[in-house]
Amino acid sequence: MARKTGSHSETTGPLVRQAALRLFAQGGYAAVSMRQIASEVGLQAGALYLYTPDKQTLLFDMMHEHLEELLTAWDAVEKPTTPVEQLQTFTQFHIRFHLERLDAVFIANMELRNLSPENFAVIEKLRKAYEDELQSILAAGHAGGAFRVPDLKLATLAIIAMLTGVNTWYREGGRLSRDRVERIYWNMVRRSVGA
Amino acid sequence: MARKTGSHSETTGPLVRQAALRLFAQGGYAAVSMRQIASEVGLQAGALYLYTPDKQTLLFDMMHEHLEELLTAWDAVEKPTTPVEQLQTFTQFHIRFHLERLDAVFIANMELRNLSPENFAVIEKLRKAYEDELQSILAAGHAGGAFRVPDLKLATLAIIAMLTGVNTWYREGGRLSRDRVERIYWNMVRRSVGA
DNA sequence: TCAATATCTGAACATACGTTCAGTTCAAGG
DNA sequence: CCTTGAACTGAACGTATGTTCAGATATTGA
Repeated sequence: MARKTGSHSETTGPLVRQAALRLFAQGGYAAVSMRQIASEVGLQAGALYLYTPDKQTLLFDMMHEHLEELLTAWDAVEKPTTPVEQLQTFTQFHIRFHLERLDAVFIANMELRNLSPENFAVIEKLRKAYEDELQSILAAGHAGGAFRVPDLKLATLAIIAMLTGVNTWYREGGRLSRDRVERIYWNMVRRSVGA
Repeated sequence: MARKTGSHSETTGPLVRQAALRLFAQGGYAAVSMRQIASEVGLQAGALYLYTPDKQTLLFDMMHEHLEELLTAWDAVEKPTTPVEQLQTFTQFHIRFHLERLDAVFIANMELRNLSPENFAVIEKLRKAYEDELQSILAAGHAGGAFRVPDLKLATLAIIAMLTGVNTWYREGGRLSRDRVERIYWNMVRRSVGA
């Protein structure tokens, strides 16, 4: 196996992280043992510690990388000018990005309480940063009269909850295409803010 | 301590179940030990087995009771005649019921994967039954032209995800009153289905 | 008051956990 | 070919787990 492939600050090897991701998503952080992870990669448990300092770092690194990717990806998206269009862009981006990462999203939502307090603080900050992206779109639309949003924070969280909810039921090859799901959700989101 | 207080079919003692509920919600099923639960009730671990056959049953019983209560409570609600009013009733009911049971809801959403397959099947059925309640309201409204809902199943899940999302941020004594939260959410739900 | 029954303890069982580490294997460079 | 260093094993460490159970304690009814 090859180790630390460079530029990140993560202390975790990518192959190990990938295996742990699948297993954590399936069984939960607390329920998955280092021996299970090792056997998934074809190693003995001891060898894992060449790739991660401990189990907790494994969890933190995958959440951290996920959220960094999320923010970077959103940053790279070309933004339209009007709030309504921006909200549509955000909606489609959110659904698409999250559906491509079922395991990582599941873990990021479910395993927060298994982070050490310091690690939790880091992750929470990144989550907040993403929420703020949506919130500022809603704020702009509210100020310009395009949206009717009685409470910004609440609307932000409500929309994100609704959108992330797709992950609990959508499966590739199911009844609805991803495009169609995106369109329907966009309509619901748009109407929910009165646009 | 008093044991089995009667009419339910649960095999779990209520005091033990209540303590386990708090602890499971806080730390997760897999991360909480029988000894922790026992110490919370002021017993030794062995004594717990007078109140539950095993840890798994503890988890199942609390989920099962929660969902039974949910369905019973919704059953007892007086329903208005029009779909729009019904949707409003459902929205308020859902928020109110769920906010009064933060721990139970958290567990019901997070610990599904820790149920044995047979137990999971039972719980899943009850969840589905509740979703169907909302879905039939949407169906009626769609048929009568009060709602515009391109996909019934999707809209049902989207609305429930949005509503249950309240539990992740609302806390008693926070910035918004529960009444205000209910009103804002109702407006978003109403608009999201085009009513 | 005494026996019967319900409740609970404390220790033990087998098994699993995260982590460490001395020592083996293996690939590459000189 | 031999040396060096990284990659990995396998066993061990201390601790924790869910569950069982013989025996002690408390409560109750006659």
